Amino acid sequence: MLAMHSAAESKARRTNEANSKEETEAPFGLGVVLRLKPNETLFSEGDAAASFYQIKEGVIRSFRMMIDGRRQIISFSQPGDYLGLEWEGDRAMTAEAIIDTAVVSYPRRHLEGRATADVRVQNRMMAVLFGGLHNAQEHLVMLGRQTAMEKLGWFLVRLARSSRMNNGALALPMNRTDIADYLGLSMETVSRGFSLLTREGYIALPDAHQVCIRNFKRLDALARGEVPTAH
Amino acid sequence: MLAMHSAAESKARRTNEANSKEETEAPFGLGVVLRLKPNETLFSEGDAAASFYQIKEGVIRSFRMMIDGRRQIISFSQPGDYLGLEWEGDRAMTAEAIIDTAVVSYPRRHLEGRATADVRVQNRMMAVLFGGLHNAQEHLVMLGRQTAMEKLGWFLVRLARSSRMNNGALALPMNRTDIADYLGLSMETVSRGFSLLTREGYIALPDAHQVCIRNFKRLDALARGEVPTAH
DNA sequence: GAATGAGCTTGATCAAGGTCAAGACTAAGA
DNA sequence: TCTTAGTCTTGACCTTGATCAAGCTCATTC
Repeated sequence: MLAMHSAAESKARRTNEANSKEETEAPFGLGVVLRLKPNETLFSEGDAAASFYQIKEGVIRSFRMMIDGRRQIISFSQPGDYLGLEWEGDRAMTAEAIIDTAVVSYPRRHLEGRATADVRVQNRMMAVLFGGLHNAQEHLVMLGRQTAMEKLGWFLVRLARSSRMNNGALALPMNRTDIADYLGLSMETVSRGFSLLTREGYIALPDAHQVCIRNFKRLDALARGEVPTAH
Repeated sequence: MLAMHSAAESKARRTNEANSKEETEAPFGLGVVLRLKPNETLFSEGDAAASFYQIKEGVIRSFRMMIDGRRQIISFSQPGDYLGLEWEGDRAMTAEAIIDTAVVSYPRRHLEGRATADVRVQNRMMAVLFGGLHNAQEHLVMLGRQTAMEKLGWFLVRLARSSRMNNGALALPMNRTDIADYLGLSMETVSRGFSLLTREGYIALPDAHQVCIRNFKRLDALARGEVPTAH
């Protein structure tokens, strides 16, 4: 639910990793580690929300589905991100692992009691919530007002900002359908878009699950809607 | 920024209005009332965020703009809703009055100090933030995966749930362009859609700024994507 | 190493919704 | 009452991206 994707948030996350005992384990107490295989479900829409999670390793997709199967992915959560925070009531979405994933699970009430008492927990919680909101707002602009090519640029720029590079290449763990459902496009349009970006020299695709960004500046301009002739 | 639109949130808002001294004035201290004329700006993208607001009367549109003028409206805020809450840094969007509007303005630091101390303020704040997130998530699904007619249904259902009826009719204070920029459509598509909904008996439009919902159930089914032949 | 199948790419076609343009309606003011 | 300007509606046409349909690639299994 509350993935951190913006530049500011991913900075916070890195800080957090640096002194992991201080920040990651302390504020919400001790949690239980869960391991998930690809496509395994962490929780489903409608479940009672008894826990929340922090990703240790891997990637999770969180989404909502319409009765006829149309799916909107709300976030891809990466190591350090929190998800599954609910105020009251049931889960509003489903969360599934994309690759082998490890999460730390905390009981929800574990947080409620501490949040009241500890200012640091409170601030941490606020930062996560505000980060989630900020994120969602950027997502809204993208979905509502960007063209297919701009959406792809936006996606890749975010990915670049939120993940570490692996000798010049970014991992693309999610498949084309996941990307499509995140960006409000069809799978085919995503595929065609990647091909075009490759042809135009924005990126290179060593294989389907790896991207090299060849011209970040131009890609960023595309993402911001500053490239009028983006086919 | 943090409009309440869901059924749950608008219930909270009504409760709040019922005992206004207890809930509205107490939790964030005393604020200053600001009055805005139609199209007047409350704050702009990039401004330093020194205050946050609660709507007393009227309607505010909050939006983000792209460099070339494309606009995405993030929320329409109604009486009781909070907006302009930022964690740190500058405003991420612009807020303008749609009609004559009165807001109560609170200094941001006024909240920070109290939030730490007072559990009720803290809970209130959390409820607002979680409400905003929940809202944004529904907005994402709508923008990413619904057809034009479904979007209009979704909009009208929300409107019906969040506003009081005025002898059988709902006020539609925002113009067609505002609705379009909220739903990720063009003005013309909104207009055509309203005409079609009228012809098909879902709604009636006494005038351009008033709607009567003729068949709520069918409209709700449309909004949920359960009407396959929605032209 | 052939067979299978899942995911990805590409092409051809189609339709939803955008764009451009002309009118209609309404409210405000002269 | 007539004018003017802004908003809304409607029509005609066009573009973007979806859909349908083959192939292709690569990994897995026999």
